[in-house]
Amino acid sequence: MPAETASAAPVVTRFAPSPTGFLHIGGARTALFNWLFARHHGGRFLLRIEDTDRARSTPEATEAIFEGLRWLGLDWDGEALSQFSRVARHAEVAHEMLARGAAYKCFATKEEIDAFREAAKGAGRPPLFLSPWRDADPATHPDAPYVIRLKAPREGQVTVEDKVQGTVTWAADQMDDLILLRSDGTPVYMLAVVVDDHDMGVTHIIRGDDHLTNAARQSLIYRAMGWEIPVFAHIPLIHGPDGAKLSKRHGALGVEAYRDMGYLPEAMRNYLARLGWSHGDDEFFSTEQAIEWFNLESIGRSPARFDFVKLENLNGQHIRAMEDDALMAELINYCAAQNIVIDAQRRAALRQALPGLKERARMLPQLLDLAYYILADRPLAPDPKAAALMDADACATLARLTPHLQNASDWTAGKLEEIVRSFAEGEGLKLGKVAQPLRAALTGRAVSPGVFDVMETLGKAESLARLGDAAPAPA
RNA sequence: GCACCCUUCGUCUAGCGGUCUAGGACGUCGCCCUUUCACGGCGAAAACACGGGUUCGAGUCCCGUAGGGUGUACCA
Repeated sequence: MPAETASAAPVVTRFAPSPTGFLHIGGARTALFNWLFARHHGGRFLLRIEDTDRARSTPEATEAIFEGLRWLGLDWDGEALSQFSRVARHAEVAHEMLARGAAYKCFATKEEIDAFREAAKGAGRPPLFLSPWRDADPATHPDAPYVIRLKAPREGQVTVEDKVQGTVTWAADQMDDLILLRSDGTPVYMLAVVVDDHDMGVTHIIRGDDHLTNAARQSLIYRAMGWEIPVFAHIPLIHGPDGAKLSKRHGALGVEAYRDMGYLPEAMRNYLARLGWSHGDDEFFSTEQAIEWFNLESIGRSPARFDFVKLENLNGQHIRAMEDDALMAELINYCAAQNIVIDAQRRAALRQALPGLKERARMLPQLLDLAYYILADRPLAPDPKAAALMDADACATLARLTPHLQNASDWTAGKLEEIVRSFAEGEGLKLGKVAQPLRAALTGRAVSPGVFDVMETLGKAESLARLGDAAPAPA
């Protein structure tokens, strides 16, 4: 645990998605930042589901968010909190604000408000609704439905101290008297967040900068209740490759889509952390390092574009760096999720060949593709490039090579290389002239790990059988 | 419309007034290594949006302009 935080107040962060869809990449990064910050400080990372919009919230979406976070390895502390379960408390706070004179009952109807806005627009004034009920004598209150509105300051300024955005100030006339409780008595988001964050003891709110203006309005609620305002850190949004807002067309996929494409959670964490945050020139780092290094000060203020190409490169680096057994486990998980079945024997061969395979793959599916020679059944169906390698001359060469292989004293990559090299020398051929057709015959492809390693993995019987398929011994 | 935020190579970024003839990474293009493909190594092209200030000195500070983003709901 970082030493400098030993005596600091416990840090509590939260991720508060609304369950109206999958966990998209922007939300995933927000969650990651909150998680990294909490873990760096040895604090708590909480999860709250903002499900007060009953019409749009679904249990499926909630489960998808859990699943996405789990896949990313972002474990939250305690049980996820349902915001909807706390409506009574939200209403209670609204009424307390009413009692304190920080809020008031507003009887204006939807029509009146619309009319006000139209008129304001026509007159070139800000369209913020100024309720006539703000200072009305309660004695004049009609017996009609009302909303509870916050009594926002009409004069002066509202300032938010933000760890990323700095000091941001708005003129008070930019703030309207926002609704706290709807006319049906249900709380509005703006109130619910503040009450929940306060009650949950959240000390640092890290979220997208689309919430920056909300922070100003929320700070008004904190003040009205006399609550301590948490530290805000509004991080820039992630854009699509074209610089426009993320849409379904590009990056706005659920994280499970990235899992299905064969990205490693470790690589996703690395890439996402690097999007908008930096630690000098470090590009490739482990999650442990990210936790150790993460800070709010090094978060940038400009939006970043999502770049699949760079993610893929990073994924390749993580594949290469990962321990073979750990990578094997990832691969097996991936196969299970994709309904790809690999029998125990092939699994063992795959594990053996992994060191050679992982050097060549940037994505999990690539790894499987590269392992075609292990997974396929005889006789192999050579792809066009492999077929081209095995012309008549090449097959004749292979047929002459076969007996040397049959007589191999032991079937190891080193010994096999020795045999093939001396064979090529004896034939007056460059090694490639023998190795390439050999590769094609054994793997059905023009690309594979080193052929001698391939032969060792396949074993003597299988290798010779495949050689026989491709280049039958002359009768 | 109004408000707020942003603007360094194609992309992610370093830079926190002089060490910047602007560094790294991805991508691109060469070369090397080599049984293929990767990996790895070496090298190249590639950026401070524009205009004014402040300062002995500005990528770094201030003000405009342009462009982009976000917000402006009895949605969250």
